[in-house]
Amino acid sequence: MATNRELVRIIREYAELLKLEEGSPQAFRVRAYDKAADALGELVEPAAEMSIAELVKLDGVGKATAEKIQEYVATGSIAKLDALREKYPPSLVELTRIPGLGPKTVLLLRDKINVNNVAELKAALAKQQLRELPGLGAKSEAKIAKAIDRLGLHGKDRRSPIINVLPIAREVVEALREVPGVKQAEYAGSLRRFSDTIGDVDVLVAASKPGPVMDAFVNLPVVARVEAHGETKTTALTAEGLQIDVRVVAPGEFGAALLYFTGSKAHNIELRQLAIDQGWTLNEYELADVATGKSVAARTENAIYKALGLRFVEPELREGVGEVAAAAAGKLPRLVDVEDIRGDLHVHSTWSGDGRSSLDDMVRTASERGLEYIAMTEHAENLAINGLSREQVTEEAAELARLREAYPKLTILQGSELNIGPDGSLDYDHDFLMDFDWCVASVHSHFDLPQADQTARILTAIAHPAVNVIGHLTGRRIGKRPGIEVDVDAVFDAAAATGTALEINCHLDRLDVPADMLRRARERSDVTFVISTDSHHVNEFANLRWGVHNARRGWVQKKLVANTWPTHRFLEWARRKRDTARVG
DNA sequence: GCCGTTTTCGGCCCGACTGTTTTCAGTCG
Repeated sequence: MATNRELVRIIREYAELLKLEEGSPQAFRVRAYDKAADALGELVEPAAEMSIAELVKLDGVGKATAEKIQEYVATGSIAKLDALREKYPPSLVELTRIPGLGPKTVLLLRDKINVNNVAELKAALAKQQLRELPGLGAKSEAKIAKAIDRLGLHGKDRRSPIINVLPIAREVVEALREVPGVKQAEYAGSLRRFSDTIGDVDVLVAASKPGPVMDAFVNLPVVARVEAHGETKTTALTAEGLQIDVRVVAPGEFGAALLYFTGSKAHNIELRQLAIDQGWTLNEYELADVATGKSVAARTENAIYKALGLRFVEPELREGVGEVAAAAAGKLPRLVDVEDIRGDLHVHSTWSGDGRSSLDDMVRTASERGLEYIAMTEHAENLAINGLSREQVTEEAAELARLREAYPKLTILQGSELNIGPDGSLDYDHDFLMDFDWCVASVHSHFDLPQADQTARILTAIAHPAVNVIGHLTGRRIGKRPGIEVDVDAVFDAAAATGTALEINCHLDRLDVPADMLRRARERSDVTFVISTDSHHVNEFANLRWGVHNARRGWVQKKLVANTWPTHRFLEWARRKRDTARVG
């Protein structure tokens, strides 16, 4: 039975391929399928069990989508989707991820100069062939070349953005847990460490009999092609070309296997060295005494860490960057946890042009999720179409007053997500800004400025007394758009000096501030962070955990995350910067 | 493709900006 998640993935793929077919990402047919996928994503009951009549009652789902859903449920494929896949192979689709290359240009490249993948595009760039094409010039060539380089696209050994991989991995793990005889199933590898991009997915299963697991896996709908099908290990590819390895181990060896396949390689090497120091050996089956051959630990990761004299190291920390020494010294950071979070400080509603849930729904959902405080941060006036005029800000204030009465236990701040201009300037004016309870300032344009200019504009925004936090610092979209180049140490210094926080944005395709940048601040305790969902829909509050994972990967301590603080403490801190400026 | 209805088509959110070209494609939220 196809899950909703699987159907969402299929419909999204269809929409993605339609962009090429229609020649525009904005084509109404593309948007219609995207909207249908949204509707399925928000559905609680299984769409696979619904009739056509029931499906078309969903907002955004019509006859064509409903029939495609039923076709997929009945046959495991959609004829029109298969035809599109044939016409536009993944290597061609990948080209549309490069900023500056839309569907029209990609098809132009294919038809005029026979560019079908990243490798051929690179060759064409080297030969300066793009500038000969209509609508493209030397600047476009330079921009595209730089984007390819910074996105790490190489053609063959490409890695997939975590947002594409995580739903598939969860689908596989959940399905395998249902197989009779399976004791445990987890994904391991860089995905478990919560890396931004994933090479391939490693799934580990504890079961006494591997056969049924292997059979169940190759029959999963997500599996498009089986590369190798052995007794305890199977390798398969999805339709998008993502490799998934499933290994079955004995339940008594699950911990050792999970540890081994979670890595990182550098982390494992350090652990093995510690084992050797004790006269032991550590491999994917067990931690064992070399002399006697007797097993020391194998069933759980924790037992192995304990035997090695270490505290348990959370998967997000296992990068070989000092976590083993810290674990030995008992000096691992007290990382932030999902349960620690009390407020959400970056939330949109339909008042913003791109919001998809009403203000009432967003506030109600925040309350139902047990949040103690939220900041409604609609887009500001400089963002064409999406932003609120001053009059609208005043109108929303009245709505918020009404909601405060309806939800007395929830502290609701009126905020704004301001746009940081190329020179660091912000929306509205000084006095108007000072009247907000909470301001997020974010870069939404001019992603290509040199590093010095990017750093300067961020520092200018930080210096403004009304700016409480810098939103999604780099502006990156993982696998799609490189972030701005910015001197992150200078940003940390300025943030610390002014009492301005840095947001850790929870969207899976942002995860911004990136973990490697966060790690640069791990020795300092003067920088404050907030973990925000940047929700545009009620369902996106649940993205919180992704931001928390990313914060943990960046060694961010709970005590430095302002939205773990109790309401009174948080409010006091949030007011301080404005108040200081007023007095000064 | 979906929706709504004054029901069978017209509207769907779109203005600013860049690069390139002189009318348009792509990008941003």
